[in-house]
Amino acid sequence: MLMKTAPLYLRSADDASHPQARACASCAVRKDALFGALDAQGLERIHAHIASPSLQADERIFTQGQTAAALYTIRNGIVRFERAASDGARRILRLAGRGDLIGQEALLLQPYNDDAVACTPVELCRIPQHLVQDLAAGESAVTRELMTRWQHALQEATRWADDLRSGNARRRVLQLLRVLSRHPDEQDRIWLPRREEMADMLDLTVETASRCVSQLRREHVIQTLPPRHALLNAALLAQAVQAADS
Amino acid sequence: MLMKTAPLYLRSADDASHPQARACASCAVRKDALFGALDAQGLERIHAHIASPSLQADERIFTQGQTAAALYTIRNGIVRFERAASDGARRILRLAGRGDLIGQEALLLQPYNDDAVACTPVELCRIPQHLVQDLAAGESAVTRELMTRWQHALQEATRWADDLRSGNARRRVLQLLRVLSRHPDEQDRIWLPRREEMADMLDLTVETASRCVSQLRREHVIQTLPPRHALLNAALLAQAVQAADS
DNA sequence: CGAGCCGTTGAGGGGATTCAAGCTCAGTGG
DNA sequence: CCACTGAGCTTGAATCCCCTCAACGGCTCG
Repeated sequence: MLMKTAPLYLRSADDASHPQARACASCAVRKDALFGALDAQGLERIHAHIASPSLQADERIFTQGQTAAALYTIRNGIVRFERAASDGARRILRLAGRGDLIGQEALLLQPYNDDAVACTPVELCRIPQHLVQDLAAGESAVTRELMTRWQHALQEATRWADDLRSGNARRRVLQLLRVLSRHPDEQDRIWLPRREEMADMLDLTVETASRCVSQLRREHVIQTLPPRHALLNAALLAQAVQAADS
Repeated sequence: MLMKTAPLYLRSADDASHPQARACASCAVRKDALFGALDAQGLERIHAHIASPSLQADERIFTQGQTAAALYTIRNGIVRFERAASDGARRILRLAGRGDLIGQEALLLQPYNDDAVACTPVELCRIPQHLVQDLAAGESAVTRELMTRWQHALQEATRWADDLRSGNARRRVLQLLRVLSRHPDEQDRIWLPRREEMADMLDLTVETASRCVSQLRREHVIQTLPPRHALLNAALLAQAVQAADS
């Protein structure tokens, strides 16, 4: 692509027409960040809309469930994603650091999935959602579908850590049954993993998994139908899940 | 958009010019799947390259580290993502079911991150990587960067479940230190979370987290520098991590 | 200097693991 | 037809790791 002027990042900072252009051009993480691939013309179009907020430790960037208006690149510092369990306990689901993009769900017009909170003093680059949509205006429907699926995979992976790797054995088995109940077969039976598979999903031993399933069978929450199938009592399951993490 | 012929999915199955076109047009999950948004012309371009493999339970779809040549939509059945720990233990990281897209890393020319194995009999739609790249040919560099970051977030979330939510308390704390060591400050110190934060990351109690940190301090793996900072002995840390999960 | 937060350490109890044995069930071959 | 086998599931008993409850010390800050 031919450019009439030198790329913005090659100009000296003080030629730039807009104050934020200087900030963007001299940004230490620009080459690693979302807009690293953008040329000078692209950068010119966006810098007026970008802000560079700084936060102190324990300040919140966004909140779970909030309508997502912007995504952020982390220029410096560490951010944690957390979520409040129904019993009030907090679960920290992952960290993000310099160069990472957070709040991508904004692009899909979804609410934020978790709280994002600064662990250390943090410097951000705030990118309004509409800006990326404009830049990606030429994108095909397939591209958008792809992003939606990527986000879905991310949510599932997060849910796995949150639901199946937290709490005691009984709670984990119950949560697994809840996940499996979303994939019923034609006769409304669920696929019930081998005890060894359950163990590897929940980070338990085979014996503990077996003991939990047996207990739930005695409570009529589940009825096992060998081989590797089962019927769930949805009401009792919901009740047991509720009781287990409150 | 004007179309010269009726949309493919409205024609009766036997007018379709290519056998796979019938399969695609009548696919039960088409409206939920990646190419659901595609019009008749798009579908015409791709169906010749799509295959619909069926697998039995415990057959493998792809393998961790393999060069990713294709991505897959799950038309039926349940698929597990798993990974072998260095001690030979298996960790199941998440499940995917009907309508889910798996192996997206293929689009970014990355190797597959985990093994994907059929849990039940599975029907897939195999989409060669080059096909999506062609369809998304008009995509901007920013779009590609976005996908890369989405994949990065997915990997981090998966790693979190794998490393920080598995094994005993000592192993989890060591893995956390390993993660934190990737975000050093200017003086090569790491940010060391409060014990309460560590507990919420690792699903432990404050006391257990404190005991582990104290123990590692006695072993000279870590030197705490209040407030909330520390120096790591990289060699001892690597050795301790190695010992903890072998 | 007392209050409160944070980290540490101890003692006791409980839940998960470990080790072991017995069970069901499908497949095999006498 | 039925003993034999092996894989998977279940249950018991002992052990161990982590949790719970508690007390205490260092530190900051009003």
